[in-house]
Amino acid sequence: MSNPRRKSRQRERIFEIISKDKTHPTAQAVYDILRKEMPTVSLGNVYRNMKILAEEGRIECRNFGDGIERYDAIVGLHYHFVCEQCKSVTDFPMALQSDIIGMAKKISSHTITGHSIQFYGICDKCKQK
Amino acid sequence: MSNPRRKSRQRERIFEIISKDKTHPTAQAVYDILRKEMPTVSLGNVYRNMKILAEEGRIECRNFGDGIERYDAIVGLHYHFVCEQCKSVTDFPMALQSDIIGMAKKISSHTITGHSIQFYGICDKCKQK
DNA sequence: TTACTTGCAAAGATTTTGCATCTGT
DNA sequence: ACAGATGCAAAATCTTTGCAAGTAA
Repeated sequence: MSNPRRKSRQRERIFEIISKDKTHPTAQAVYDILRKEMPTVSLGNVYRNMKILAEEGRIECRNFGDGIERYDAIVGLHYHFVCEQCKSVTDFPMALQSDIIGMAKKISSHTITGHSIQFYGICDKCKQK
Repeated sequence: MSNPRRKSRQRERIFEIISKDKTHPTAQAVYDILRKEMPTVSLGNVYRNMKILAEEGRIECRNFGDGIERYDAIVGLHYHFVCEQCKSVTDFPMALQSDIIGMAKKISSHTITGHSIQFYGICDKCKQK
């Protein structure tokens, strides 16, 4: 049995960092930021807390193809753009394609509960170079 | 400078396995199959060859959220279904959503060259249990 | 006090790489 | 013979875990 979670300054701060960060940071990136203000934090514990936050449904864990887990605050379903040059991941401001889910449910016998869309290409920053 | 690639029975066989396998196998899965007929193959070399095949554009490397790279023969753009229970990945028979790319190009200043869509849920097999 | 949290280090898991040997051309 | 391909083992990366000490309630 697990008791209700205790409040932890570290975990709350991790949640804040992920919420405010628009780059969908990796555990390492969160650790680098956190370490500046809490020099004794351990990377292992950042992983642990990010997993807990994901279990609690406060953040989401995603993977955009480079084999490294990234985290995203929950702000409703949205899509992503992945730059193939600098590997950055940003939100993509396209409206929810709800018709796609409907279409998918019609043509498949699997139970479909969600979907995700990614766009790939070269981001503005990389184009300038 | 790199010379033209030599033919390698192992690499060709790996390509064949990935082409015929509908489960989008991981390197380990390909290795397990290959080892039965070529007992001396090394996992490291399977990784090496899959990377080469991907560089040559003969297969594609994908990641469906569990942190393990999976490989897919190139058979044109198509979408995928990921079972959240058994983690299997199967092709999803939905027609290409070309209007999505057009829409995406209109609303973003990034250069968009591709997209991918995944559906999530519970597959038929898992539902039977 | 009790049980969750943390830091640290060790262990796991996946993937890459160095090197000597083998092999296709 | 030459340069790519292979097997092996070691290393590199990313992530998880055990444990003793710390801390919120």
